Amino acid sequence: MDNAAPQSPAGLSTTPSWLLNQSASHAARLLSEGFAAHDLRGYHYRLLATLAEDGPASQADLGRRCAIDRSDVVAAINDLAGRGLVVRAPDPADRRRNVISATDAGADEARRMGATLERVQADLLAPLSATEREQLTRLLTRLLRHHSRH
Amino acid sequence: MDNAAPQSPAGLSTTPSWLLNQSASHAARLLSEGFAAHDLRGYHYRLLATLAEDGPASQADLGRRCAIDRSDVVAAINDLAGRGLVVRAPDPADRRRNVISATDAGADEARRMGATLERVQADLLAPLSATEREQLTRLLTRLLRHHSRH
DNA sequence: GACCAACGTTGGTTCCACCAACGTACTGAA
DNA sequence: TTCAGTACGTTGGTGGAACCAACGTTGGTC
Repeated sequence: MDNAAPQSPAGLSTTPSWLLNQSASHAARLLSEGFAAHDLRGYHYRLLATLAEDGPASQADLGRRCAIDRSDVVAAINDLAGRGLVVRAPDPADRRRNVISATDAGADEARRMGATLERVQADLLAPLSATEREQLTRLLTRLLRHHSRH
Repeated sequence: MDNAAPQSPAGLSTTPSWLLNQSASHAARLLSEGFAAHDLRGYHYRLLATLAEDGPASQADLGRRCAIDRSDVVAAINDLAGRGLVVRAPDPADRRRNVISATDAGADEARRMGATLERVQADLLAPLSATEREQLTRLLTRLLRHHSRH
């Protein structure tokens, strides 16, 4: 990744898992570069965006929705709370839970990061036409849906 | 990833970079589980397969072809050499270089891991028809090719 | 009231990707 | 031919992402 690939590994380059890996790796790099301007990382965005869109939720619930381990949610929410982007409050209805809510600043940051995400998205999909993008989205969605339940 | 996803994050679930990330993550998990039976990891397979298919190469060259940093190639080749799957020899034509070659045992292992890879591949792409698999491969290849030179 | 499940939290581990710096060796231009 | 620049292998880091085990607390159930 430190320079242009001269050629791909012979048989590997047609392997879907290789292509997926490389594409995702590339996307992650672009995304991480973009998010760096906000001094936040992928986990933070997933959580913040989910909170901003779907409203307050418990940490366990956030973890399930964002596909982030409970223990990692703790750390990420700590970061976000430390910046005042999010508030952690005990759930009066269930004293095991914390209710996490995005603050106004958090919602703003979510919007800004969303814009960054869109820009990166456009960058990533530049070589594909609109219908091709939709094709890709559809295929990957099918893949995920098949594997994510059972 | 530790249980079935109840629902995906609202707006995120249509984002190509999210889909790519999740799909690749899933593929990587399957692959890593498969490779664990060989007591080897992704880096090892990339290198071993490239050596077995394309013949001996220098470490820097391997790194470029497999998209692995030079410093990580060192460690992985150390592992492989320690198991007798690969041989490291000084290049008489350029004393900076090492020529890495797969041993017979290495070629065997590459074949076995290749079989594991195919199995995982089939598993991963189970929900897709043959033409859809080809579509996906084509789209991802286009994506990579566009981003990998300049 | 006992049992099991879920929650938040702590403190790990592994893999992957990447970077800086060093000494050695090659290469090309002055 | 010397010298600057580059490539190579190697060491020793960094950080993010994903994951796991265990604990005390709390809720629901039998």
